[in-house]
Amino acid sequence: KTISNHLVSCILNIPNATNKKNEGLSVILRADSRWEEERYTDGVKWKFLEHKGPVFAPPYEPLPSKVNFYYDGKKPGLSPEAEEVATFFAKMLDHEYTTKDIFRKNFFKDWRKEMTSEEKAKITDLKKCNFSEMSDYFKAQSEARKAMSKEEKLVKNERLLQEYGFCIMDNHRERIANFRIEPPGLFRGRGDHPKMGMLKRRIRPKDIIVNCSKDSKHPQPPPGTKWKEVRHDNKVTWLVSWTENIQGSIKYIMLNPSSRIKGEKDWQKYETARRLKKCVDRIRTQYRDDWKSKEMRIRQRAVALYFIDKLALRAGNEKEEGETADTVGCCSLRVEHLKLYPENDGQEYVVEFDFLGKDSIRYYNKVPVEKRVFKNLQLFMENKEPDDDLFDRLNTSILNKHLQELMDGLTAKVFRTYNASITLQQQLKELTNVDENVPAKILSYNRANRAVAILCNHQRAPPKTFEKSMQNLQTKIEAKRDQLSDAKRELKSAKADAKVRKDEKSKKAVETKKKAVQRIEEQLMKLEVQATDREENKQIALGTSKLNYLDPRISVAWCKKWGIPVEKIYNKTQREKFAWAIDMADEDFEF
DNA sequence: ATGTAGACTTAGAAACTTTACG
DNA sequence: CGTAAAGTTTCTAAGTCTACAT
Repeated sequence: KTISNHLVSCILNIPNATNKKNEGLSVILRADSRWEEERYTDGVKWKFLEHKGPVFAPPYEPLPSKVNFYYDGKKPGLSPEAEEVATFFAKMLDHEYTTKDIFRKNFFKDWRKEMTSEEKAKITDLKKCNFSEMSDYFKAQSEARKAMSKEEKLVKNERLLQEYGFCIMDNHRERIANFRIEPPGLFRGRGDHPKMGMLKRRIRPKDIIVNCSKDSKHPQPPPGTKWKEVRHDNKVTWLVSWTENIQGSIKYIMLNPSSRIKGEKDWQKYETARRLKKCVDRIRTQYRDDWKSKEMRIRQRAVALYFIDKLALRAGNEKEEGETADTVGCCSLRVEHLKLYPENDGQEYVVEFDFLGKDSIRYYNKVPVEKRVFKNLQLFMENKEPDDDLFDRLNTSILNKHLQELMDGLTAKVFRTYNASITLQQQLKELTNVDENVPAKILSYNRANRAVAILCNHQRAPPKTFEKSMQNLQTKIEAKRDQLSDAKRELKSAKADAKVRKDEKSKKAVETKKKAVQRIEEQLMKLEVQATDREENKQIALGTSKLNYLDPRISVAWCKKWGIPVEKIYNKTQREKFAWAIDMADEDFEF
């Protein structure tokens, strides 16, 4: 499909005459594809927005009287407020969290705030609390829920989804991503989070800001309640917001990735990365040059950018100490996170990185770097304590300001998108084998995807049942091998038989056996591919890169080129999210 | 420059549903 | 048909980055 010039200039953020002329007007160019509709300028995100507001967490249901909480062997009974918070802990009893000191301390402190003064006086030691009866009760409840009929669940969910799960934004009925308000509970941070276990309080209508257009039917708060505010801000995309009590940050209800507003933004993101492709050589030359700068701040900036480019590190904003887990990105690296080896395993100038990144996922890597980088690092680390900043003259805002000057719209994270996508494209070229069948080609795709996931350090905890399921698969492979040799033997004897008898019937039997052998060979090969794929994937998560870093047009083009059905690469949800790419990419798309 | 609020993307875990298999 | 494994969806925390105040 041809995309109108106007649209291309909008996406690329190039102002043009048409754009200016239509400023502030909602003009639909063509109705045949939503991706070809007019975009708004000046930060206007929509002209009309109507929705039903959020779905609140169900109110607390007190425990039946037969379910008791025990303190020091006795049944003290709990006020509803204290009981509710206790149930949050009881529900997590099987989780490792509840054994952690900080979690217990934070929970107990917040729990006590909900207690009556009598309860406070009585219940003073978490160790003496016994939640097991409550815990058993919830386990039974969840069993009961599971046993509930499929239709029952479906009908209930579907009704809620139809009522609250959609909104009208301009001319489209769009799916909302998270229309349910987060229920109260105990905060589960990741890694060593200082606030783990704190009480995440219940959100009420008076905490809620509703955003919709003036001329829409406004969502109504539950009877007898009021919204905090109703506003009509069409410069933002959210429908509902509230302030969360753990970090004091704002949470939003926004649209599903399949929506126009998210899809266009996603597309734009990849177009920015493609613009970087055009000037990345220039930028690389420049930062290598800057390694020699007389100014320390410029050398630091250049080395940091080199890491971001070469290792796909995140920008690394500074964080408030004690508010979150201690994690870093590039600009916030500390001296203690690097080790320098002038020589290591026969390689020169090796840097060892060891730090916790986003979500407290460990980044560990040993990389040889250029001599100039190495010397610079030695200089940056000179006379510093382990917990001093490596780049003391740099932060993300300085870096991004510099990047903005190098290319319009360039920020640190664009490098991750660019390097991820270009790696996929290269790897697909390198790994795809013309002669291979579909499953083998898909293995190649997964391997290309995996190369990206490794680059971006997308890790997962190995599945709990990994070893066992691997073993099961091996057993299956053995069985298939036996089956194959049996089938081969049978084929052989059928052939011998046919040679002697020379009749139609025995010839037919040979053909049948041949087919059987072929079928089993194919099955065996599929299993083997599956085993390889799974083994290589043990600690690696492919989903994040697939969803957030890989230009979907590369995958769509690859599918078209090799005759692979897109459904083999993208499931239904992913196809909805990437509808724009499936629509527009043909087999010779180049990132 | 430096701090802060706000908006939006990216992230892995957990819950839930479907599929494969004996 | 029941169970286990695989696949999908949901959940919400944790990042990035911009705008605006100081």
